Amino acid sequence: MSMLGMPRSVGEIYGVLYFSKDSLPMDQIASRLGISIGSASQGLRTLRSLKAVRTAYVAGDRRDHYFAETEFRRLFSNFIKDEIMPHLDSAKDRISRMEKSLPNHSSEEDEFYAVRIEKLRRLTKAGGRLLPALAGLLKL
Amino acid sequence: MSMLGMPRSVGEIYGVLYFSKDSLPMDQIASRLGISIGSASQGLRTLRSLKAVRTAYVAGDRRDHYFAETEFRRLFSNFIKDEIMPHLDSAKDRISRMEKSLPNHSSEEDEFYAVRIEKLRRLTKAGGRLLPALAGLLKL
DNA sequence: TGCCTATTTCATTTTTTTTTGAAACAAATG
DNA sequence: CATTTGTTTCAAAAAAAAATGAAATAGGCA
Repeated sequence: MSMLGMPRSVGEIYGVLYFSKDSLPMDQIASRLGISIGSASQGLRTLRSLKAVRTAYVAGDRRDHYFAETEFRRLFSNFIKDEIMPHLDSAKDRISRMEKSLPNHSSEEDEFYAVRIEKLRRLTKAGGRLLPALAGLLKL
Repeated sequence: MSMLGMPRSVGEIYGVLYFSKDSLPMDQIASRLGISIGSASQGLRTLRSLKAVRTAYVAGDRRDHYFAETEFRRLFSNFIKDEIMPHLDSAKDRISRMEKSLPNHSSEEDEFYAVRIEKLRRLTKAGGRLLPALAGLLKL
């Protein structure tokens, strides 16, 4: 998780749920990890937004019960779609703006910048094609 | 860069070099970015270790002159090899240890843990195959 | 509706990370 | 070989990120 820029506690929460047979209410997650319920609440929100955990209804208990999404392929493709692609999209915009701001009296210097900018464009393009396709290759 | 867990300044240094026609000595990088030379020194060490920058010899100047590695495919494959794969390798060890620590009187509960552990093993295996192959797919 | 419990929010505190700046070190030059 | 210049290291300061805990909110249930 920390490789993905998430706080350690988020990884720990996922870990507890991943290895839990039954779904767990927030207060149990918090007490198992020795963290505050505030922290657990925030961590679970993060995990929900990644669709890495979901809630189950448990009869006779009005607490939300959480369980881990364990299909890594799905987690992965969500992550790419929601966390990576938006960055790539905004990068494309920035690259276009760079290109526009280039003076167009083509000197040797301008040419240098044009090439570097083009390289960035190719990178974002390749990323945009490759990353979404990646989840499909992930045969577990 | 911050997506890769690197400090902002490291990204900025790379940025300056990426868009610099000539290679630059450390003090110029630092003054352009308004950071201390200590910070620049550390950032450049990080970038060197990623092979994202290299030094050039400039006649009559004993300062090191830095320039950016601009072949993203190479950067990418270095990053996977040096930063990701070691994590995957240590993950494999941890998974093996988990498996060993499972009580082997196969109850229904043990079975659950065994399946979850196996899923992790598959994930690391797939990652180990897929990630290094990825750089090859990156046709820019 | 009003109460009770679960959850979220958010200002504050704590912890971690990054930057700084000065001292140590290195290395070329006269 | 002493001096000057460039670089690294590292303790301390600053900044950023995360966790806490209490107050606010929500939402079910009688």
